[in-house]
Amino acid sequence: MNIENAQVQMRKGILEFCILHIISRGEVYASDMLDELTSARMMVVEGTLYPLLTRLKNSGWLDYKWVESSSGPPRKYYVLTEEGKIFLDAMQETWFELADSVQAVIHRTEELSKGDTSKTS
Amino acid sequence: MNIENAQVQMRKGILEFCILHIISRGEVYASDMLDELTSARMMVVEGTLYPLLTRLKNSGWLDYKWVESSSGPPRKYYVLTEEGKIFLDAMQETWFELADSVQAVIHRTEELSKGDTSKTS
DNA sequence: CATAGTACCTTGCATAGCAAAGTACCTGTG
DNA sequence: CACAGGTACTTTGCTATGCAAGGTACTATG
Repeated sequence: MNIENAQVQMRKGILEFCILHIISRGEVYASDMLDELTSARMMVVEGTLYPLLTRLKNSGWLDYKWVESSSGPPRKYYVLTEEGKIFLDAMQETWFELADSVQAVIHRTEELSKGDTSKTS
Repeated sequence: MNIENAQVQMRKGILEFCILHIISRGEVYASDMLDELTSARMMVVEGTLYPLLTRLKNSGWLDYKWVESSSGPPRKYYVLTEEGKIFLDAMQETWFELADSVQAVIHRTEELSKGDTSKTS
């Protein structure tokens, strides 16, 4: 395992939450999501995104409709279902809790490194 | 897939970072880590922790020594290697970037839901 | 028809969380 | 010594999922 791989691992799981957020704003198709995620430095690729959208659809959190494009093949525009909105809320709460938990761990490390010199063996 | 499963997914990857943080404070053994992570609501179990510690050890970021216990079998006390400290720094930077990225996505959703009523179909 | 561009989908592999079962060490009791 | 109970570390087998790579399909242009 290397550092890059570990950094990728860290992003896993968060991705699903971000995608739901983007879809919650209104109808979007895959390329829209890729653009937004890329500009937020989340680095996603098609091979990740499409299976993920299919999973979310099969779980009942997304729905989509085909819309013809003026330049190219038709696109799948996704929207959140009512269940999906509930799910997104739960995910957002989990995110804030997780961020809190991590912050608590970081904070505790900083606290201990101030007063405690026992680890300078 | 259900909500609980998705919440678990979100925690993945972050765990490794938190464990490195805890070890960075000084010598600890597995039960210490489980206590701290549980109190930070990270919900880890042995079947996750031990293989993870072994991976980190094999990657050269941790080292350990056996210490005899006054009550029970000997314990593996882990410490960060020099490489591990560099790795932890990189992970911490990734964490802050990731938190920023997620915050940006959340923020953008909030912005768009203020001025844009097109999604109230 | 051929080519190029766009968009969606699938296959196969590697990683990693986790439940559950297993191994090993220490102490106390009889 | 035998046995039971507690603690700690390890392994197996299953499953989920990210992702590289390759595939399918539609449209426009000449």
